[in-house]
Amino acid sequence: MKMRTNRQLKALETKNRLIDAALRTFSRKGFSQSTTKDIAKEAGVTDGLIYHYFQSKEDLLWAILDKYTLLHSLQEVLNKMDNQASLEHNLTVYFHSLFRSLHEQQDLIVMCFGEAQHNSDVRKRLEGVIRQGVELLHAYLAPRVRVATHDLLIAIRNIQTAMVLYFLMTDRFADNETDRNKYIETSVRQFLKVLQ
Amino acid sequence: MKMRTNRQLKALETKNRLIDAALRTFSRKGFSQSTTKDIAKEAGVTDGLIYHYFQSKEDLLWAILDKYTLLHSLQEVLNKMDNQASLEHNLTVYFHSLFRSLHEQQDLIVMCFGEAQHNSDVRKRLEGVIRQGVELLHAYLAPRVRVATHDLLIAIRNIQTAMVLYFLMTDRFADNETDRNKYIETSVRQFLKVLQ
Amino acid sequence: MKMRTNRQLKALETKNRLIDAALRTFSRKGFSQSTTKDIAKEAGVTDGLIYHYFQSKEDLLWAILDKYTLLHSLQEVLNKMDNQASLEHNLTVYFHSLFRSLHEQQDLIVMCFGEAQHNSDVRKRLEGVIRQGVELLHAYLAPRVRVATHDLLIAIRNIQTAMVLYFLMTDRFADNETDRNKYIETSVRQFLKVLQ
Amino acid sequence: MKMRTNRQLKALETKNRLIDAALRTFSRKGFSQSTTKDIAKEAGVTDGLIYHYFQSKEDLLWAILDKYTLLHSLQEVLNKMDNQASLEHNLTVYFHSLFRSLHEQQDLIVMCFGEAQHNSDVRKRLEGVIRQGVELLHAYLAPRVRVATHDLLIAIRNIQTAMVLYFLMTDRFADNETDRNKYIETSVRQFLKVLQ
DNA sequence: GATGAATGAGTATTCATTCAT
DNA sequence: TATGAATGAATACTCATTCAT
Repeated sequence: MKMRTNRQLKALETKNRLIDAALRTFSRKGFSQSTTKDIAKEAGVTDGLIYHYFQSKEDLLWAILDKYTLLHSLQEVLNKMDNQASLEHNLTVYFHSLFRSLHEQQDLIVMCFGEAQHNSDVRKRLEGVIRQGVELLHAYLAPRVRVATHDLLIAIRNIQTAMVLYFLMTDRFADNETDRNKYIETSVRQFLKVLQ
Repeated sequence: MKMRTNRQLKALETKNRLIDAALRTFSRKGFSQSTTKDIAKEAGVTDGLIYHYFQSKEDLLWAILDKYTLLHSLQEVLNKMDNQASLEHNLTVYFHSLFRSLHEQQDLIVMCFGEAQHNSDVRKRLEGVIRQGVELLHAYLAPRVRVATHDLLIAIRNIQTAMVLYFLMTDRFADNETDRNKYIETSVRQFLKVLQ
Repeated sequence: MKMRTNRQLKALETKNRLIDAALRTFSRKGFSQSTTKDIAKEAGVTDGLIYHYFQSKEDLLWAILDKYTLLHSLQEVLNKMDNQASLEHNLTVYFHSLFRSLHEQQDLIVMCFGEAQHNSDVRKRLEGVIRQGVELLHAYLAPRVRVATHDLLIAIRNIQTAMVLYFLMTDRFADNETDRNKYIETSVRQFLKVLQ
Repeated sequence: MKMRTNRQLKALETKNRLIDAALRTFSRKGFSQSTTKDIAKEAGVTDGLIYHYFQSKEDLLWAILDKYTLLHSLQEVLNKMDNQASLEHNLTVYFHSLFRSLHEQQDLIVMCFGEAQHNSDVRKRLEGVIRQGVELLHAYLAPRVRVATHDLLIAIRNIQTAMVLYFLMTDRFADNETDRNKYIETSVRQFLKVLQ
């Protein structure tokens, strides 16, 4: 019984190692330029094993998307917000954790943006995440500002997508955090103007 | 002499047909999933001819980027702006033409965003276009609003990248223009608040 | 353990079959006119398998050269020479085994001579074999004849290269062994005159 | 009429330029690795023109073999031999001009040896040349030495093929002429022993 | 569960050859 | 005579996938 469980655990670990290896590889090279050999090597297993755990290379893609979710940590950040603090302070904290989150899941983000352009399944998934991200912040802001729902949604969507693109094109290649701090500070200030 | 020119013209036309076919194919399937056979078929020529005009498949990518430029039409729109009209009106006109421009060059945009994630050459190119787009609108707005340069640049960057992402993820799949009109109207209104 | 070894043995056998098939094909058609498809077919495997065992078609060429060596059997013949017998007899025996050796490794010889003309790596290899062949016979003859080293080396080189060329151009297409016997007998007689 | 002739002359010149370019290219890369594009470029004409003068790439090979012959100059050398001089001197002169001849027609020789291994037409041609070369020297030597015909033929064949191979493998890559001079001197001395 | 040998369809690229101009 | 655009079959090599062990 114990051995059985042990074995199952080891199997699960191998499966996870494969998913993570696939994510890293897809992120680096893009889905179709990543070979199953690449992934197996990255995971430290032999070629054929992928097909013991997954039906196909594409199946690995779905497994990645099922395993990871971008928004958990952000929800937690919002839950722990200090209601005594100013909105400006809290939004700054929130966007900083958004950037942290993006950094931690850089591979996933990069892969999703790359694939979304010509893979409608990935795109729908990405759309869902964006919508949920908007709803998350909306749920927090709605009771705290006097802005019409429709306007608020668009404002949130715009600031967040702009930030994601800033991350993708600039921030992730930058060494220093000064630029990011300035960027967030300015963006928050401007966002507050919109919320007035 | 005339015959010579005629033949050369026809050759140039074929070359252009190949570039356009490649753009459409890359946009639809992504660069690495597009086969040279696909491209040749799309252009209505045989496989080998690609290599009469281009050194490699990647060479076709550069030829596309060399041929097309996103920002010409936007510059013209800004040049023709009515200085008597309100800023709100002019910005609305400008962003509408941005969307029109994105639609016209949809294939190019989609391809660039898809490739930029794991092709640093394409990414640098895309960065350049984004920067130039920001400078374009900045040159127009700087003398008309009282906002510190750094702030203005970030505001412009944010609104424009948000719009491009809205185009990529939503607008280009939508049938009706109502959503877009509303989106632009709201975004412009919020952008004006930032500029105050 | 045994099963593992069995499988590995089978794999090694396949690899060797590929090397031999490549040798036969290169010899028949020349390196660059031999297709990987030809080789795979000759080996009785599918196209792709070549690249499981070898990095490239050229890699197969090196594998051939690594596997085969022309001179082993000749060394053995020299070792077993009867010191009681006359030099003429022993040389005749030696040259006969040279021809036998050339016949046995006909494919390799033909391929090497064909490729050496425009592949400097192969040429260097062939030069090495020729030099070693000269040294082999020199080591045997030096203590047995009174000829200056330099002269002896040239005499050996000349007789042996002449024989190889006779093999390549004439002998390998001939049916009867009479011509060869006469050729060897005459050549040995003339070689002995040189050694006096 | 004159213009016609002029044009014909120019055409002949172009054809010859193509043959020479093909010889150089075949010699450098081997027949099948030489492309018609290579040859056209080397000749300074456009791709298609080859097929105005020749039926195929192989046709160019035959044109080369038809145009060039190795033995003319050697015949002349033999004709001009000084009958007062010693045999050793005359043979030395002869073999020196053999090497000069080989050098002058290096491209042709290299190409023929490379192709002969897997192209029986070329091989037959090469055999013919070797046989004629043997007969040439035999005609000169027969009345001057007392050796049985069969023996003399083999002696001549051996020394000459050995020299050709020495040229192919060593001499043509050497800078200094000292080695060659020594080689010829020694070989002649040994050859004279055979002729005794 | 894990290995890696084997498959075979697919892919970028090459190249001899043709032909309209 | 000369050009070079166009063809299309061929080729080295890749890679997702299967499967016997």
